[in-house]
Amino acid sequence: MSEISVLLPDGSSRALPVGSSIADLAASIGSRLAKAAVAGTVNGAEVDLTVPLSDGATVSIITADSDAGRHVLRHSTAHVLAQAVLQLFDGAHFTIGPAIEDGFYYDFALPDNKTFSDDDLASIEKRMREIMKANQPFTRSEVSVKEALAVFATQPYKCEIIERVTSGSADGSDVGEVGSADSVSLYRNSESFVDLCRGPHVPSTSRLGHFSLMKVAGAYWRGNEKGPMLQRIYGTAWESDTALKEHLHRLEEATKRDHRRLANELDLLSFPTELGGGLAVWHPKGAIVRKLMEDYSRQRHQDGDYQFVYTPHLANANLFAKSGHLDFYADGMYPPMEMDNGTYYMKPMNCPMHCLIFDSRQRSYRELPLRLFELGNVYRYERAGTLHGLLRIRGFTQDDSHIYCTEEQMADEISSLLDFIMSVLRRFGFNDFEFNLSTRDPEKSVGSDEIWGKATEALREALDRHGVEYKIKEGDAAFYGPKIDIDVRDAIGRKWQLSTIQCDFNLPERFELEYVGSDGARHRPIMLHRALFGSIERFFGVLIEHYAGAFPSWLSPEQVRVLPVALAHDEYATSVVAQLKKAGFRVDIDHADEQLGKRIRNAKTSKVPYVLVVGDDDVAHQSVGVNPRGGEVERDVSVVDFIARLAVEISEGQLGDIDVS
RNA sequence: GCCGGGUUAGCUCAGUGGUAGAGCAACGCACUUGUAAUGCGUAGGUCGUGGGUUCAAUCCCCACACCCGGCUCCA
Repeated sequence: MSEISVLLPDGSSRALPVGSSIADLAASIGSRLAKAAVAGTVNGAEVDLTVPLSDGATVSIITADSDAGRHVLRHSTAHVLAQAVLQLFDGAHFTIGPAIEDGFYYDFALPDNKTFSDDDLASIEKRMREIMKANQPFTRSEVSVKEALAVFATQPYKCEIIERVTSGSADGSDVGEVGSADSVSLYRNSESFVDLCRGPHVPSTSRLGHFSLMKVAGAYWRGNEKGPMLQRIYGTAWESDTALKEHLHRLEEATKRDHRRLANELDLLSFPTELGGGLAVWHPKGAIVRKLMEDYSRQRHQDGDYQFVYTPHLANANLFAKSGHLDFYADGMYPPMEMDNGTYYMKPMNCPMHCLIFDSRQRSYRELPLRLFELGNVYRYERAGTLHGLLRIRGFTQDDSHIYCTEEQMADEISSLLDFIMSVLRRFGFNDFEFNLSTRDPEKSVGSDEIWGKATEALREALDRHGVEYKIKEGDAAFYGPKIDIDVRDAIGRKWQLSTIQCDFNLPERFELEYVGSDGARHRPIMLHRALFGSIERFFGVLIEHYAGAFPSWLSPEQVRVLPVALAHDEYATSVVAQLKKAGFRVDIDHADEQLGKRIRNAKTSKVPYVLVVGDDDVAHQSVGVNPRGGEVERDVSVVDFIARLAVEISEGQLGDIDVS
């Protein structure tokens, strides 16, 4: 047989000479495809382009501009990074270097715990480009464990990986490096550089080059904070210079949206050093937005048959001992205050207090589901290195509710919660949701398997009934029960975890909560913890980034700014302001003591939704010139019309019908 | 908490072993302008805090606080 036949993804088959590789296949189809090909799949398994094909194989070609192709490029670039570092830093040990979203990293241990500087990054990148120019092949081989250990005799981390794989204690990251336990696969670029790897890789280093080293950071070996600290170099790599530039541009755009920067520029809030880390003060403009968020949340909860409660910021330690939080999170709580009559803690959560409200009198099944809601201020001593603007903060406000219900009500309640959450989030411009179901971590949890099983099933049932797709996060649950987390995508496609629904059979047990059923007997309720915003602070931070600081007019601290063209128009401008204020708008005037252009610019950089310019014509016609944020200037709009239009825009933003799907 | 980098005027940032500078903002004066930066002038800083080295420290060293990029953690 001088020919083989392979099956392509479109169902067609193609004849090739015996011994042909995927590269040959690509070339036989077209020169552009051959140029774009970086790897392939044979019968579903990813392989190098150079692998000879067998008769009857199902083959597809992985091109550089696909997710799988970029993954190959990035992983191959990581190998080049490792080679450059080993060449430039005598005695460096290399560990693992996977492809990640948008790029890759590689972890190293330098002799004497040395670290990389920014200058080092520049020289490493230069060396990498030399290696790419040298057109080194990626040559795969499979060797025995013994041979592999000999190859990496001077590389302790590589030996550790090989040994772990062969002893059967490998985890996912190891398999990514090596493959299987029977033999060890290696990729060699040159006499002096070889790395453990499962592959596939590009055929040669010259196929790489659209990359940039981004930053150096510390990282623990195998993610273990008790283990050695390695030096991680992050890079990004793409299929073309255009794609690389676009990525760098996206990063710049994301930086412009940084909520910490915008919160400062727009005078929304600040983190005074004098307060201590992770604690914010809200300035008047930020407070306006916050209040509107809270008002909207309260209105929706009122409509949703929630009952509002208030609880104190402090509690006796006994309460948190009873709830179990002290056992699990004492390190994450502000330190205890010793008082004459006991030990007190700042509250890190509201649930135990809501349980006390439930327990304050006898409850009937007729009251269930009982939904207690509070914008509750909590304090958590987040570790110093973890603080991040509003997204990770030590004092914050949860839009927290605890719902007490019967086992039978649980799935319905969760299901309607999913609707409620999406409906509220849509009002803030989020339309793209992802669901995650987090299951028990046996090491960090309380309660019986039976209870956990029931709770997890209830969440799963609600998700299934809703017909939404969801991912399972194994072992990611809270200590008291499984949860559904809801992620949203923002205006530029970034993912944020916001809402959570947590199922809890344990706190009712610990607090011995009961209700009297229709049968006259006492029963234990089930408790659902849920938050929509998560924390007001965090949600506000995400909103700033989502809107890039340009809040929709219903949320804008300043909705309208009126600019008189000249001093002579000041009186008229003032009357326009008065009319707008009377209509309930948040409006300011910027008097004519600067050039109009300058004042327009100021209003634009403050991201005010509407700038109204008033001059001679407007005085004559009782009109305004409307300059909307991101739109075209419209002259000679009557004040009455403008008020009517803005009123519609704002009321639709606040109260309009909400499309829940 | 760990690794690395940082902290200079309200903001963004230069800079130096001999106690500091720009742009914007603020304030004043002139200009009175029809849609994204008018001109001139004034004022503003014990250079994060506390120690140390030095004749002399904003600069070098140490500690602490806070911030940034990651890691780890996240009820």
